[in-house]
Amino acid sequence: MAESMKGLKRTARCAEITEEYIGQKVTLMGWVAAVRNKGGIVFAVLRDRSGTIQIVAEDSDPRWGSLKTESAVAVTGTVQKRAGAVNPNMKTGSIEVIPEELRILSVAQTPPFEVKDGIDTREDLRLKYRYLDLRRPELQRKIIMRSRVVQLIRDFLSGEGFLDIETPNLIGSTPEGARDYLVPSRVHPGAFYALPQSPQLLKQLLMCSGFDRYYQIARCFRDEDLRADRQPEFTQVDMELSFVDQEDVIDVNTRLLTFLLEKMPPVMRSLGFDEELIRGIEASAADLRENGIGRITWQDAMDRYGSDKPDLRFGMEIRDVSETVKGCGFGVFTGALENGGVVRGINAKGQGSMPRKKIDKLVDTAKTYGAKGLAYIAIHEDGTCKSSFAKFMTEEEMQQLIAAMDGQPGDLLLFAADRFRTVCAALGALRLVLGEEMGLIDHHAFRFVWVVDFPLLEWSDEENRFMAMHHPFTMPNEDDWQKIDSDPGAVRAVAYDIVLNGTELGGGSVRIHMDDVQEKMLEVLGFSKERAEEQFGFLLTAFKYGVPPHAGLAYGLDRMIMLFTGSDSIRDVIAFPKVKDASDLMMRAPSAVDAKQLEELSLSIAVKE
RNA sequence: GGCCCAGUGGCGAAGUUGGUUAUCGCGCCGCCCUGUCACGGCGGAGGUCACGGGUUCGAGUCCCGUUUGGGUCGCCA
Repeated sequence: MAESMKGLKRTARCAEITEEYIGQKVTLMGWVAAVRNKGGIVFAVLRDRSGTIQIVAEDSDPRWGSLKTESAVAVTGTVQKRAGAVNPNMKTGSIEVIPEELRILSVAQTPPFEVKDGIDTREDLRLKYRYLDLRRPELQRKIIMRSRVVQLIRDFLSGEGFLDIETPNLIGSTPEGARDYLVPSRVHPGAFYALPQSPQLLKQLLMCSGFDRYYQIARCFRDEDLRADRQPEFTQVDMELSFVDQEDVIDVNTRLLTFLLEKMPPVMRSLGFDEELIRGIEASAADLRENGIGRITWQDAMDRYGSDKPDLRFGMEIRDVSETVKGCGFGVFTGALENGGVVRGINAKGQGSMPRKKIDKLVDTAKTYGAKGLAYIAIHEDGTCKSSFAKFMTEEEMQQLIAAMDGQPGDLLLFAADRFRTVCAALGALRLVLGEEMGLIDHHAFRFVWVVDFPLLEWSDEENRFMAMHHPFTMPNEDDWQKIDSDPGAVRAVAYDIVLNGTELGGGSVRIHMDDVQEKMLEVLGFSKERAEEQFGFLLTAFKYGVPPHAGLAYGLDRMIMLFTGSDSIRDVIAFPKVKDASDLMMRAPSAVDAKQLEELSLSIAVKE
């Protein structure tokens, strides 16, 4: 059935053949993408990772007419100018190969779905046969692009003096933060390694060792629920620098991103990406080259966009109307204010005639983010209003509120009154929903922003204590540090995120290098001396031997590639992704293991009901 | 853990207020076709309607449960 390729050597990939090859003999190897048997003449399409080329078999091997698609074959033949019509949609559309020899290296069964672009096959089936799905050109180019981008990142960072240093994947567990994946130790019964959530502590130690500028394309593991942009294992572009401050990190990373955006378009073009997407990247590259990347403080981002990862592709900013409605007759507003909350709104321009049903859906959206409801004013074209709360307010109060929101005839004003965080979450989410529905988002635009001045701490109702917003080694803002006891929540951190189109691409911080500040920080976080010593002792000790001031940043590579390739999910840019419940549909992992393996690990299983 | 969406030949879909033999496109198989490229023509095979239970004279359709995926909230220092 399967034939040997003995004596044959591939001379080029399919789509690398150009008109310059006309008259030359080539040997191509790839997969049968299509067979069009016209009777006396057979047109076959051969595909490999470069693309496709047409083979025209006439008075040749009779097997050409009955080739099974997706079979792996080798073809030796001569390149010629097309005898028939040129196909302008094909890179090799002006040439074809007249075969002399066909070797069927491996016959394919009929695949469970058609291996071509534009299919709408359920993702679970595609994931079960991921190796076939990955043959499809649209996935091939994404995976290839990922490799190219990684290479560009390495080129840039290497040129900037960064060293690529690997850190271990079997490390100690630190319960702070995300859940760890644990690996049992055979030689230490009852003891476990953890897989790293990030190389954070190790890269800080590398700074202590003097490696100055480090980077790593690091696999990270977090045992948390999945999302379209979250996988249990994912890849970070991780970096750390010594003797630097925030400005140095932002500078080198702004240049890195500019470099990527400038270098990507020709690569993407040769891989056949959507031209509009490429133009968007080119426009963004020009913008970054000229203007750099803008900045917004965390507070500003929350106030104006209701999010610490604002999507700047459109406006519709949130406005605070707490002052305006103070003392009005609407109890929901005044009640929220009395409890220390805020009243804020967004103006959906031109949506004043939105049907009640749609408004109700917006209310439901707000509720999923913890808001108890949503108040609205629909301003009709004739200037009259329909409002859910007009009866509680005087006409004058209504007019003041509308004026505060810059409400014009035809607008829809939506208000949330609650705690600051809840109002931000609800209006931030509504803004995104409305921006999408109203067609305000340019899907080919790339809008970067640095979000700076994050809070150092975040109150956790669940833990009933302050938690580190970034991590416990984040440098507090010097100007705020004296408030660490009186008003810990008001202390800002020297932490920053890079945000693209409403997605957090990466984040980092300046790290604490003074042991007194670090000790105080751990104390505020509720670590006893003993527990701090137990978990981070090696780091705290290292800091006693001459730690340099250092800072760093880590990108989510998968998300970056997702956005750059115009994908909706990081599953599209990961060769073998896992599904929502963190299992692998192809390998059927995770799975039970032999009793013998468990015994070696001194483990027994007690499944909870 | 909560909420929402989906599951109908290999793939994608249609299937009306519950009513005859479950329809269409792609793919697959056979025959024909010497310039096709979303090839075309003729013919054919292929279905536990995700699974289990219930309501009913009768269920792809209604109800309950389960399951497999997707989205999302919580979670993700």
